[in-house]
Amino acid sequence: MSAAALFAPLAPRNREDAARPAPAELPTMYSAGAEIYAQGDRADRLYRVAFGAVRVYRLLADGRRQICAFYLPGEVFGFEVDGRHHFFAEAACASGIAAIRQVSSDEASREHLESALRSLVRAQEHLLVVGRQNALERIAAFLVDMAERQGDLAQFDLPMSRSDIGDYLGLTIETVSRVFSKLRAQGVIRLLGIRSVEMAKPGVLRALCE
Amino acid sequence: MSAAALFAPLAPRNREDAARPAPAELPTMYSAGAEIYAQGDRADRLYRVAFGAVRVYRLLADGRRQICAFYLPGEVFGFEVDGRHHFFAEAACASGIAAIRQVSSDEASREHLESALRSLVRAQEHLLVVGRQNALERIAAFLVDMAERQGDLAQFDLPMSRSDIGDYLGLTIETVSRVFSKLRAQGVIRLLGIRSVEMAKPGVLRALCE
DNA sequence: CGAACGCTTGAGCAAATTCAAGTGCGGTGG
DNA sequence: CCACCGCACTTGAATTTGCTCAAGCGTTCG
Repeated sequence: MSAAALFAPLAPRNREDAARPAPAELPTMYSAGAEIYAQGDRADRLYRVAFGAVRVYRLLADGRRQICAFYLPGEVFGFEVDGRHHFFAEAACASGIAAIRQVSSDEASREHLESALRSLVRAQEHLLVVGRQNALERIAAFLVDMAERQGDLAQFDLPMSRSDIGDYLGLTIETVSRVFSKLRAQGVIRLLGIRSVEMAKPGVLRALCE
Repeated sequence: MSAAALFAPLAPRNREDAARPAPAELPTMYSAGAEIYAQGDRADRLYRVAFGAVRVYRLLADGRRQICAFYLPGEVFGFEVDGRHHFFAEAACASGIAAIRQVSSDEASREHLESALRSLVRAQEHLLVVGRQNALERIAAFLVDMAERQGDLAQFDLPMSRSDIGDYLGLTIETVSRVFSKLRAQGVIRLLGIRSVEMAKPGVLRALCE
């Protein structure tokens, strides 16, 4: 986050600026909320998160939003069908993102297939969380997932707002906040900062996900 | 469904029987509820639905179930990561399913990548329905999707039980039933049979999905 | 210092679930 | 052929979970 702050003034204001410099694997800086691509955009490349976090989402006509996935450092996103993006992608916080030219080498395309399939499994697993778990279980699953994807340490960051978490889990920000408070009151988690969490009782959290 | 009834006595009782005959593209018969593969199974092939319908799902420890996807005739499923299935697949009704040997020809693998990406888009779109729409909107979205995938005719089949629909949409069977009744009472749909629907006012249904 | 924003907390409310009957249909057996 | 049984579905009433609306808090930034 401090690195992000350093780079922030250089961040592109919008997608046009960002689309320009794509020399293979050099990360481009995006400030929090900056658009990476929009639904309907032509798609000709994949992206890899260098640092920060990306939210991929979809909207209903009245503004309701569902975040389908977060992508964290090292992860690849931006798959499309029929050459068009079907979702929006934005930086969830100040982030560095490298464009990957679509190469047709066997090795690279197999790697991309792997990434796409991993996203598919993740999305379908997430469907179970959103479709069948209650608020407490959803938050627990989210925290466990975030921890595992950041090296499975007891302490880790939440590189997104409560509103993003709500829209990812199909909850309101109020419910997210209440569940965080409840878990903190029970000593299951500690909030070191508003976006920094320590899992005090990982066993309890994991049990909640079943 | 009548064809299904004819074949039903030949259907395999379980996965072992079904796994046997896989000469390229000849469909194997599965009776309603028959398992195609289980979570954790080794995966070495894809499947294409010839007729009927397949449900792909996941379970929580206490038995709660989330159906991640239905696959209808012509559609391909069975993608895996790390050579293992991460979900269960069963016939939702009497069905014919052809195994596809994993071929490494460029053309075939690109086709499979396409199928996998289409599943990914579908799963992420479904996340929006389950995470952010109410019961009425979910059923409407489901009906519109089913109609479109069966040729977009006014009249079409629901090749699965209310319980399957509920577990797909993250609702109870009671809520599914109530919403069907409400739509019928409002003249938006007609129920020709318990599993046969006619969209009387497609515009209303589509508007509900936004 | 004040405004804005993101987050938290509380109270009342609404939507969907749970629990409980009841209905209808297909299949089986008398 | 008809009665009965089982199962899937429907309907109703009470309950609960999470949402809406509203106010308050704390930090950041101008």
